[in-house]
Amino acid sequence: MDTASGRKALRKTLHDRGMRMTPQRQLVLDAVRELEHATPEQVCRRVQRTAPTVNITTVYRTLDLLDRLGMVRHTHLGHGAPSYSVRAHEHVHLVCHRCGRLEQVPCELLDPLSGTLRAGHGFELDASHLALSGTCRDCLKEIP
Amino acid sequence: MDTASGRKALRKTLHDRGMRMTPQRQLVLDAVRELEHATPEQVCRRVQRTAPTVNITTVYRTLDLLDRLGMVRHTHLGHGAPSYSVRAHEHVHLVCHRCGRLEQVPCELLDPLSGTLRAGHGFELDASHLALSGTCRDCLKEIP
DNA sequence: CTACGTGCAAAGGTTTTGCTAGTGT
DNA sequence: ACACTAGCAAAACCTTTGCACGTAG
Repeated sequence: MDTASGRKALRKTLHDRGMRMTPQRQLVLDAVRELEHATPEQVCRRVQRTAPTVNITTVYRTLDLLDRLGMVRHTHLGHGAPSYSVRAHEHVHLVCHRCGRLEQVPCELLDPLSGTLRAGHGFELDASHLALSGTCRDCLKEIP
Repeated sequence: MDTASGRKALRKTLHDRGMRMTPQRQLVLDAVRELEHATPEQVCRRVQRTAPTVNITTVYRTLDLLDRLGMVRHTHLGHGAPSYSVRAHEHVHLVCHRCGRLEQVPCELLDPLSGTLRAGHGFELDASHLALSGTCRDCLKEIP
């Protein structure tokens, strides 16, 4: 989904619930789409390149709104602020706890685990909301 | 490992690095062992039952120290403060993002995934540092 | 007119930092 | 004496809240 169709979908979703399409909401959604894995702070800076007066409060409120509407989603990468992405780009996140590098792998990689948890614990896994932590390829080389 | 042997191991580890065993460090380690999955705030309250003057700053510094020494470990459960446990009690954490319930499952459940990530991405998974998110059995019943 | 959305300022919770004073070796 | 610790206060960081103004329907 590109920027234009994303805006259209947003407008419709908002309208269906008696909410309004505003420049701020368009810009926040655009920023999340363009940046991928952006913190609220980063989204705010991006939005402010176009509309310098937009307040970080509005960014927080809008990200929360878009999240509840299902148009974006946030991932907790461990320390610090959560990271926002558009729904269409869902991955499993691998965070290296040594260098901080973020990798993305397809959600399907977790299908076997997902099945095991569903069968064994009645737990329906949401692969993209939390990251997996470990040590990345490059850091492994440097550890004897 | 019980409290007494935990303290002994701590004393040795600290001594080997020219650091000192202090009442605060003993108490923080004991609290983490007793509480399991405790936030720094909870650890602090527990420690203060015995030693009311211990400052939260000391708790943060001590938890960080014990973490670097490999005696405790913290898990990010998503929102909010991290959760500390002693190393011996390692699990995979499942957090329900609907009701907040925390379940623990054996780390071995992630062995297949761990192998896949190692082979396919050179990524060495650390199963217990981040939680897995999803919907728990009870909440699934309530969603049509 | 009314409900909604925004910006601003302030507060809230959590974690870190700078500094001083105390203590064990 | 010296290095290591602890406590305190303040800062930093991230996020939420209260309120008043503006605007679309």
